[in-house]
Amino acid sequence: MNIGDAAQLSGLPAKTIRYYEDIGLIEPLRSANGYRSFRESDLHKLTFLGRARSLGFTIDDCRTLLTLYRDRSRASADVKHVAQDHLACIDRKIVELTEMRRTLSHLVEACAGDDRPDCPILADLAAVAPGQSCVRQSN
Amino acid sequence: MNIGDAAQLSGLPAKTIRYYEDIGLIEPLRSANGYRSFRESDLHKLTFLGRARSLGFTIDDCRTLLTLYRDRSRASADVKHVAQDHLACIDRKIVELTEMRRTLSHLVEACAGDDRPDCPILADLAAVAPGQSCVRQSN
DNA sequence: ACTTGACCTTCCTATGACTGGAAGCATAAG
DNA sequence: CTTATGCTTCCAGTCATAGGAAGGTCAAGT
Repeated sequence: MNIGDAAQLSGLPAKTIRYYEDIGLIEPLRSANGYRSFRESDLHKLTFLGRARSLGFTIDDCRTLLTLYRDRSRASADVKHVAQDHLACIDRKIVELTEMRRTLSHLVEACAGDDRPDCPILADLAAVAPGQSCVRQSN
Repeated sequence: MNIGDAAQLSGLPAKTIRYYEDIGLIEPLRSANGYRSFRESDLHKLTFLGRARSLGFTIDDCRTLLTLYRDRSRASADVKHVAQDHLACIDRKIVELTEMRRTLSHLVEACAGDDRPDCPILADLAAVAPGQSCVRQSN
């Protein structure tokens, strides 16, 4: 199976598949003409990687997860640990984004959005002491 | 005022301030010895940038916002538009992360996390058809 | 005058996870 | 024989910095 088919079936761009080979995540064989030749096991790994990446795991996490996947004597605790760390990371990002969202939506609501120059958004950006918000809300 | 003081007062690393000059966000003067010399207006811009960045605006957004800030004849609608676009971007990210979080937390909960190799997390990563989740939940 | 240490300068490299594109070989169809 | 598609490698770019090397400047202390 050539890279085009592997891309089609795994849902990953060919570029990405080559990159994954570059960094040692997969090791497809080579045909006589130099083309990469993907086995079922390679395809399997690629879909595994695609799924893991879509859940936000880093490439490094993926490497670990692939290794655990191949290791029949793994402890599920090791897998769980990786997933829990990632989950905590996601939670931190959500908190950060939610905080941004809260502040920004207040500012957007307060802005008239007309032809006049007065703008509470710019006022906030400009007037704030480092690290301090001047947006005062009743809640 | 040298870059160290500007960094202290703006809360930005000196490295970042030099970078901002590189990409044309600020234009501090130079002293006879070649050191950057920051005016009040430069410092003002730096805190503006720090605040905008902390709200997640891209550097490109910051450039636009700085221009609008300087422009006394701006329309607040233009500022609001930039902020609303960014808000929509944040919302998309939150949705994406929340979806990841949901799936991942189900998997983590389902994993025993003990010495045995059986692991629903790996099972999900391995068994899924591209783009499809096999985690079935009652909700 | 000399040294130490803190501060400043520029320049180059690295990050993460790709993406785009150029130059060139392989293969299949018409 | 040409054309078109697919494959190869290699190099550069993305975003917003961070790290570090090599060297100039300045104020204080001996």
